[in-house]
Amino acid sequence: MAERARRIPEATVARLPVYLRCLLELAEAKIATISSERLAELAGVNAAKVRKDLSYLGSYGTRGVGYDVEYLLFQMSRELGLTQDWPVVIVGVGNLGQALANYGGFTDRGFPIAALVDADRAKVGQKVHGNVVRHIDELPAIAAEVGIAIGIIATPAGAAQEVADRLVAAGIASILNFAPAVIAVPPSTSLRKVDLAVELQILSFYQQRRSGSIAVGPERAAN
Amino acid sequence: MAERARRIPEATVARLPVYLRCLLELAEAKIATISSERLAELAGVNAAKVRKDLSYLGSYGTRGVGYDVEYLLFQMSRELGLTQDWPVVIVGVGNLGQALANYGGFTDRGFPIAALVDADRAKVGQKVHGNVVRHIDELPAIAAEVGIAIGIIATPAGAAQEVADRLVAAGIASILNFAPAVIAVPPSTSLRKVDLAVELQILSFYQQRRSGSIAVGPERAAN
DNA sequence: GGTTGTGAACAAATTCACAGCG
DNA sequence: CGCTGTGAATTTGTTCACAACC
Repeated sequence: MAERARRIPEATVARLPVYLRCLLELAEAKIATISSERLAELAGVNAAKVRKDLSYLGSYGTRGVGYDVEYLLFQMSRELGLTQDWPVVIVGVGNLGQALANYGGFTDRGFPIAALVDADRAKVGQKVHGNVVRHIDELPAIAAEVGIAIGIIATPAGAAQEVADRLVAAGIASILNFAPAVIAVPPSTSLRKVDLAVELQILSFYQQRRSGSIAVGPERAAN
Repeated sequence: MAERARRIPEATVARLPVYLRCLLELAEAKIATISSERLAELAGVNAAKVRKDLSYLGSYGTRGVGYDVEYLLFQMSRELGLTQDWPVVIVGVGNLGQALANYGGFTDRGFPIAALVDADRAKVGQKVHGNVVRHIDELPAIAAEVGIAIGIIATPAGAAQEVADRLVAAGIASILNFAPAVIAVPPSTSLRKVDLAVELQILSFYQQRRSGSIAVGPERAAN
């Protein structure tokens, strides 16, 4: 069968990392084979969705049996680009930036923190989790030097757009924005955002519906 | 007309907080009126979407003019349940939990941190940003005492499901999960998640596509 | 004139249901 | 028989385009 021109839907891409984590757990538990039904349970979705999602990667299952955990792990890692490291720069060494830097989980998972930068010269030279904080003006040099793939914005909202511009200018094509601000990037740049206040306010909406007036709508839970 | 069978779509609910923030900025800048076009620009979406989204709240605009910033702010705050405080408990006082506790932005925005709890008795009694850490066994008492609305899980993955169960058991109906784990909750509980590793892996996927992987076909991914 | 509010058209995502294969 | 892979049906979300209204 010829290779297809696989365009993987965005919604599917967003779920692959979840499947990946489940598969890692299964592999660790020495489970060799998994059905879509069981994987769906672990991932908190339904089985048809799992099968559709996995089918975008290729036909890696065996009818009547399920998916080989190790093989699927390999294919999925490859698809997600996790067979190589993607060095990360964290911009903004405040509370959040430091917490992110101290959180070990990055480096282990293929996202080594290659640099920390801040605009505040008082913070430059400080050491956080083994990384010396450098000034943001050095960004282009740092990016070129270590081949930064991903920039994490952990600054106050007011600085976020300018930081994004500087990341883009430094040739960094993937940005994860923690600042509570909408930022614009060119279409060639990937942008994801994590917004605390937004999440809490969404919860607030449903909380109110629930505790508020009469008839409450059905509600979604599981991931 | 008899008021409404307004079922606000999930996708819209997720955008309302973004509009809200834009409106707050406009109000601060003493701008009295805003068109859907301009608001769309600020929110990073398109104008038709803004109008559709706002129309679920009611007909609060004026044709030929736009939306009154203050009035829309009020209506939206009400809809989002932000006219009251929703006390929050943070479970897990590690790096992330502490960073969240120290991050001032919560309390100001109507989500006061009413309690910090941890399973580690060595941490109990510690003070973080003015809050004394209490033991997680006290959760039911704390929840009842201060009327906790939202639980934030900032524990390691392994503990997340048990913590979720305990939050639910304590009557907390909204959960924000930072742990890198899928958790199940009853359908009456609202669950949102923030997953660092997932976000990075999504970026990795597109990054890899962009850096033109050698394999498969002469195909260019659009953005 | 300008801008909203909304049906209708379109697109994306989800779910169903079952043929096809091990 | 059991489970995958996938067309078809359905649901959800987005965008268009324009009548209605200020």
